[in-house]
Amino acid sequence: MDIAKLCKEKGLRLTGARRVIMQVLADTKDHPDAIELHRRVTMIDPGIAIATVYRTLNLLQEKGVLEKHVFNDGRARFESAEQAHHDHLIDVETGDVIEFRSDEIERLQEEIARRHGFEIVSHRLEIYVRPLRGSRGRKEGETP
Amino acid sequence: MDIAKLCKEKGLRLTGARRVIMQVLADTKDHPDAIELHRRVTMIDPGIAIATVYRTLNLLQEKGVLEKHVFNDGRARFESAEQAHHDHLIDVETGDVIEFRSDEIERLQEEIARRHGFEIVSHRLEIYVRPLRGSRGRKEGETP
DNA sequence: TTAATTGCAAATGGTTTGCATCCCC
DNA sequence: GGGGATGCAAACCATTTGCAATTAA
Repeated sequence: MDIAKLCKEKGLRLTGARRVIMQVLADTKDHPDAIELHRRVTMIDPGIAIATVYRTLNLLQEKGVLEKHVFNDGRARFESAEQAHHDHLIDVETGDVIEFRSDEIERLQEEIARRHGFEIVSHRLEIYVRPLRGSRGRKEGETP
Repeated sequence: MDIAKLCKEKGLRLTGARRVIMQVLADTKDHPDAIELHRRVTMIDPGIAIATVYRTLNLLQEKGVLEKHVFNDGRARFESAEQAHHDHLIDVETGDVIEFRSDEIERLQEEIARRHGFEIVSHRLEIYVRPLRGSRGRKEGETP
């Protein structure tokens, strides 16, 4: 992602704080909350306030660059809105978040909304799971 | 629901505050947050503190009587765990919450979890929707 | 220049907790 | 009587905001 270009497109000033925050976001593969992001950001520039992290996150969400999720712990987490839509599998024992996508579920949701007289604005599907006894987190495609 | 019996089963004392709070919960058809519940509870007994409402709610959740949901506004909402499982359709324009259930989606979720080497502990599916243009919230079974 | 952005600290809003008192069992 | 339950107020924690100082364009 070209940070300079993105800022220009969205009419945002490319400041030092934003450069750092957006770089951390770009390097992020997991689903950190604002406090964890601030922790990572201050490792690069200790002068950046958490208020700036929140303001940047909210700004990017409003501009459609990020998506905000609130899981059951009540804290907000952010992830890039650019990637293809997906849902989350959350391991309740470790807190790990695994992304997945099911076109069939997507289709069924559309159908349900329509049947009730609505159109979908967005949705969230979170499946809270624990490893199968006798299994060790077998991955997609592996055979039992 | 027999409140006295429920308390005895769960080893809880049947106090005045609990009687009122559980009665309000039993009479509730919508999905109020703790503050709204406290509002309703204090209409019956103005002396009940919001701390007691929170303590009772958390207690009933631990005992498996209630389920806790945190929607995108960050506030916790509670509903009886006894009723059949269902998911939520949330009208973004009015905040209305509509319950629905899709056995097919349930089945697909099981399959996805299993394929990743997990078993499901619980899940949440929330579809944020808006009324279809030209429709007025047509209900299940009605024809266009 | 000058309006947007930031840091700081104080304010918010939902939720939890310490403690003295109260009251079911 | 005694330990669980309650009310109150203070504490918590994530998030937001007012404001003066800073800075990108």
